[in-house]
Amino acid sequence: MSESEHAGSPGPAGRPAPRAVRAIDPSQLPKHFDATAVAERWDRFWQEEDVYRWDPSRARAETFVVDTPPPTASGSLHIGHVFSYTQADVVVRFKRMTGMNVYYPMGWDDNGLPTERRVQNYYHVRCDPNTPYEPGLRLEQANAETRKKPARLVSRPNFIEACFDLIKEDERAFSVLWHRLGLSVDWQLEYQTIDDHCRRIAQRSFLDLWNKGHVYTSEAPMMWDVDFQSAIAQAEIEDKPVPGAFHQIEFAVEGGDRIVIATTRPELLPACVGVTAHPDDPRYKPFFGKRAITPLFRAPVPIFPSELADPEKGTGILMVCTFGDQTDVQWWRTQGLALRQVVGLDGRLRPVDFAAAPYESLDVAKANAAYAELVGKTVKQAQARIVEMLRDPAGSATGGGAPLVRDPEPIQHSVKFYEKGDRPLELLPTRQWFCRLLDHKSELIAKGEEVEWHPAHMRARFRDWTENLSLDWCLSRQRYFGVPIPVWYPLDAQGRPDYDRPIVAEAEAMPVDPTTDVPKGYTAAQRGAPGGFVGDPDVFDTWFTSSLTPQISSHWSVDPARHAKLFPADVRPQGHDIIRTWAFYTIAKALLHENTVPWHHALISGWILDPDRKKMSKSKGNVMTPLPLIETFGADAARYWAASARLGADTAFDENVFKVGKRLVTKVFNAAKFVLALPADDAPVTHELDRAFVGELRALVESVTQSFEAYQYAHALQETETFFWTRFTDTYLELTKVRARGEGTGTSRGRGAAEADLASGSAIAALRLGLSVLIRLLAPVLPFITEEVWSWSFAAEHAAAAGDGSASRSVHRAPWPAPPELARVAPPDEASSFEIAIAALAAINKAKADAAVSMGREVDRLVLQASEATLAVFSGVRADVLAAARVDHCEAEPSGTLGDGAFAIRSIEFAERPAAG
RNA sequence: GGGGCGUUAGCUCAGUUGGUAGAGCACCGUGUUCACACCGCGGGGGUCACUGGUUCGAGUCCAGUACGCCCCACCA
Repeated sequence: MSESEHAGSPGPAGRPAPRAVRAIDPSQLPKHFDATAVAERWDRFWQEEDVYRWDPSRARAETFVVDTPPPTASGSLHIGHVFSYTQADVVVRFKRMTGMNVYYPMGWDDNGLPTERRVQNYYHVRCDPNTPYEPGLRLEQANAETRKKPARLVSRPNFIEACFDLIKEDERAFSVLWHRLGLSVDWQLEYQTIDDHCRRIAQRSFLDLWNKGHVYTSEAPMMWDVDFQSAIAQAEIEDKPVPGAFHQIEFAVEGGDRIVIATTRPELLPACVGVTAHPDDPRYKPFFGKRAITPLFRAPVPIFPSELADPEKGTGILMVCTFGDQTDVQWWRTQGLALRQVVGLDGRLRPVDFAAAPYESLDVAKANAAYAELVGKTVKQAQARIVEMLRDPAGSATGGGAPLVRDPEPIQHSVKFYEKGDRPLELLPTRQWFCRLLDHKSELIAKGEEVEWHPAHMRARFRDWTENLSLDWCLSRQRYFGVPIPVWYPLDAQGRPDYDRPIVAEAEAMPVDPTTDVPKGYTAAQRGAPGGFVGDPDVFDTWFTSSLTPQISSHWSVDPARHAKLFPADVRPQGHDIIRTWAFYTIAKALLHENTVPWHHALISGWILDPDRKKMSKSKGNVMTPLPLIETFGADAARYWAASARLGADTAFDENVFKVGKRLVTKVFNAAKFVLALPADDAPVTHELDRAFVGELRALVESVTQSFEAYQYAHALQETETFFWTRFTDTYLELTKVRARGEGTGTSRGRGAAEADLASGSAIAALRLGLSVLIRLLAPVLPFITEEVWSWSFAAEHAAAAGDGSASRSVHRAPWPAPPELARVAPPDEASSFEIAIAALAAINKAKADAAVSMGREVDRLVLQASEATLAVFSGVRADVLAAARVDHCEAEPSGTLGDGAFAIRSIEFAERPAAG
């Protein structure tokens, strides 16, 4: 709506000369505010006007860098996204209005397991590197029918293409939400963690770590997900309670004795390499140094003492397998035990021959026959089968009864899972790349201390995790849709890779794909040939790339000038659930690369809980999709809800808060419509009540600004909202309505027209100032309604004031309200004028309510009581109060009993009610 | 077992450095053509989880207890 300029509007007679006045014509505005209708228009305006554009030419000191979380695009849209991204956006919008040059990118974390898993499910396919590439292959979404068949095997390039196809869709869905929500990101800074730029940065990160000696490759037992067939890092492990059972199994001891071990994993019996008990346990002391014979497989294994064995658990003696758990790994290492791996990478028992080392048996034929029953079975199937076999006395190693000495005793125990996996992790020896972190614990902790965490107690989570770290970071994943590890291995004369002399790609060549690119000094023909080379087939853990988001933004290793300007970043917004991963790895990278923090502030948002205070999750089926809520209540209302919760506070979902937000939006719309329709003519703010109001406004601005500076946006919103309702619309606006319209009743009637005109101008100027300030204070939370209202009049005024056309028309680039702007208005004669006026009006309104008459009912005669001091202040605002309360005649009586600021109504006489019609 | 957070009105939550308990919603009453029924005004409603301590004074500080949530460790 354009502002209507008109001169000489009908005013009081006797006006000296027609003055130029500005006012909007409210009849041209819609009767009700429709949030959905304006959302798209303003989003387009912001994009076209480059309102959120980062200016690379401005200095670091004026720049505010946001390390935006790149959402996992393959994850489903969740109301929690609205919650946390809005909280960051509110902070960002405040910074932008204070004049900062904001760097606010949006990336999509599309590389990695979640995308692969989604592709696998969506198309019902599996990647098979041995399948030949099919150019132009178009996959269809799987239906109930095709899902019954085994998953289709597709080549690695086809699989990767399918990933790219699907993430395009997913990223569009997120993008729509972000626009709809009004996130003020600079869309020119959009990236994908799988794109060339990110791959280059990630590979150069690896190169830098390699050059500094921070990464190494080694073959060791690692947590392995048998479904995804990949190693998993400590940070991705989650404990889940699952039902299991204790099995008591009898072993023979050389020399004729017998022992009974307890285990939850009988299927690992063929992988048994030792037996151990506590050194002081009298039951087992005699056996140390002897060998035990396993049932079924008749393998002799050493019995050794270990402090780690707990006499209280099970039977006090246990079998050591390769590998049941982390302690097994420890015993295997310290005792120099054999490596008898029976679980394969696919989670099934692999073929082994007990005639050949490292396997061993006193009765090879029997052992192989027993194992033949298990081979090819999943761990779970093998467990069921072996329990049956253990019930058979034929399997006994002691020559006695069945090896299973009693029925399995069901228990509930927690087992390690990949956080996104469905089956328990296995510990399998594989070759992996690692980053040294254990050597840097104290430095990591120190960097964590350097970061300012909001809320502060989140620092403890980082410290606790870092202190308890027990493994180096496993960087490699045996997956496909990720950043390739930029390494080849030379092949010796027999064609065996030399893992001790990896060939790391050169910085200039990055990004490389070692499965197709050729290392310097070799030819393509030498791939796989003796004396040639082989590419590392693995990709990086996705965190290896996403831990570089600050460097991805700053173009580390690519553009030093830009890097210096954008790194370290100012803020990292993120959830508390990924402190141990994203925050931790990002801090680690910044430490190892440049010995610095990656950002100065970590803004940790809480979770959305369902109304029963349970965490929302897909598996519980209690997730809420955000778009319907935004359609119902409007984006501003959704943002109001998100901005009402403090950083770090887990918050129960409450639709009522959306309603309150929507109500606020409507009120802003209506109040603005009213204020801006009053004819404004640049009159000074001179009236006592107006100056008192501006004084309150100034205190509000100072307090709200302070809150925002401390990232306490929820507090700032609360204060602003309270002021808006209780100090602006319900009070100041009501108190000045009559005077602003140039009407006036009661005692103000006798004035000269010019004086009335001036008084009216003062009220209008203060109302507009109040509105302008409040709009701007609310703009970070309510970008749509504030932009709408701002456009009616203030946008043009600001542009005109700037003169050179440099001022943006957007409220989101308008200057944040500051004391100097308000200092142009002189302070009131009495600091309490505003409070006294409100108290007097409230007292009269209460008298009306008690008498059950309309607030608008005219009062013929009123006797008001208050203390002497209060009445003295009251005299300065009396005309406004009486006009607002529609009092024709008022007598003020001093009271000795009322405290300062209190009013009492001694008598009130209402005018005759005007005839209806 | 170690650590973190929380417990304030029926609900969702504020309560700065200790100084007479707050808001919104809901509820009850009431009014309302004059920016706004997506409204106004008024009202009821709390032993601040519990027990001790410090203090003239504790929702606030200290110690402990209970309950809830989360993280870590252990999980033969």
